[in-house]
Amino acid sequence: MNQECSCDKCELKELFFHNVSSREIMSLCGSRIEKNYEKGDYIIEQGKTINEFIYLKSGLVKLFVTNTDGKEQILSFAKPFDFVSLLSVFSQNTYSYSVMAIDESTTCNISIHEVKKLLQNNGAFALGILEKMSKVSDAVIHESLQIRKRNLRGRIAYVLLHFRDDIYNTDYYELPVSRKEIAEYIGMTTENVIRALTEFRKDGIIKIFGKAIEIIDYKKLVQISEHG
Amino acid sequence: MNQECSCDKCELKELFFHNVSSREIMSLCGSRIEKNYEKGDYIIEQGKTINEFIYLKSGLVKLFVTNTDGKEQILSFAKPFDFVSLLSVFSQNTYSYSVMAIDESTTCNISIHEVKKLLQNNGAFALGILEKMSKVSDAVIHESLQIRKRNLRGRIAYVLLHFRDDIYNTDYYELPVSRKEIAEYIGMTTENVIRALTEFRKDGIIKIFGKAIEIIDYKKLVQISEHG
DNA sequence: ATCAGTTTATGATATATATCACTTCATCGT
DNA sequence: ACGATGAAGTGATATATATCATAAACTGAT
Repeated sequence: MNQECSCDKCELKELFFHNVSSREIMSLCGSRIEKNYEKGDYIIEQGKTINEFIYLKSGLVKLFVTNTDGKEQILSFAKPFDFVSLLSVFSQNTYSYSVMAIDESTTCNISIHEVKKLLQNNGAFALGILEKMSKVSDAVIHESLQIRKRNLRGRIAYVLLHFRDDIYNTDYYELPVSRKEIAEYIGMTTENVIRALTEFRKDGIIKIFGKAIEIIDYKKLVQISEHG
Repeated sequence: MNQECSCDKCELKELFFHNVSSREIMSLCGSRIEKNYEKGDYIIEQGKTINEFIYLKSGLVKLFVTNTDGKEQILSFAKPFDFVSLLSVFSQNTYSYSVMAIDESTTCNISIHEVKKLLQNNGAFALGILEKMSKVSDAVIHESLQIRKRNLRGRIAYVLLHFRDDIYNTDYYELPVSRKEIAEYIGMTTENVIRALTEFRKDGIIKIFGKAIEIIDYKKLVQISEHG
């Protein structure tokens, strides 16, 4: 799992580590570990102690909570450099949600202790982290509001566009999640997710090949997302 | 509006400013302004430029977004020292939501520029802010998930308990919001909010006197909140 | 004190979504 | 190659929630 330290070239550095000197970057190397995950692997388990500051270098993950009745609620899908650690890392001792790879993924893990030490010694870095964390949680909250204000069809359209515009940037893509997971994300039943997809297919808005989706009428999808 | 600087005694200092020296506190004083708001006053208007770091010293506020169709979605109700500024202050130039006093409120406003300067020079302070911000946005996200997994009755029970347990700490209190605002918070219609309240009253779970609520059967309310 | 507008309230009905039952299809482990 | 398990798909029906209509109570402004 351990890899030679190459933080100098890390994309994350470009994003917000530009305030950290190479000397400081090097000091992080000691505790830095890269990990690989297969689709379906847990990266973070709800309830476990937080020891590391984790971020996603490549792949795709889902953040979710498991309720007392065993049902799962998906908070968001995150792509690289959207913090996997989200916010709780700085305010809690245990994770209040789980993170699972929904595609082959690689994370970079740094001792949370090391990060906190650096934060205390480097205000610019702290501000950078604050900005990044702010963006990420703002996005989660915004997404939640967006979904909440839509009906079934609007939510499905929104999700399809989310994968299209924010993740894959192409009209043809493989859904990285099951219909059930889409249901857990938008807060509706699996059956109704399937029905909505079928409707879109029958209306010629999308084509469906198992998990693969092809968006045929993008404008129509946007319209459904915006006005039901 | 301006008041003599008394940050030394500020409750906020107790919460997370304990890492800031009195000299540094004093340096914030120059740009510090206290403002008073009546119920219904805007504290922050969606779309306006962010110039200040604002926190609530006393009172009660609602955070909400106004959709293109003019409808409002309430993100959360915040009590003192739950940041009014939430997170966007560090990641955006304009507010993506509004904040309105739903009770007489007082805020303390500090130039965002000053706060950022202090963050850069004081890592411990930065970490404190990061912890606080994390808690607040985690809470907003958590609340949203809690509401989403409940049905109408569960949501209403949850809201009544929220005011009971987190805000007023008494079984008899005045709702600081209209039925319409509760609807905007839980994502249901005003009519159904009213109906659910009426049901609870008929079932002897609560008493209603206009905006005043008395919780008669706390355990039952908890049960409805947890199991519909 | 009055009018206008909003909030609370209730009922009838329409609509959206959930639930249940069942089938087919795909996937995984042995 | 096999059965077992879960995923996708569809229909019938039940249930929850929204919508529309209407009225009384309350609130603020003149």
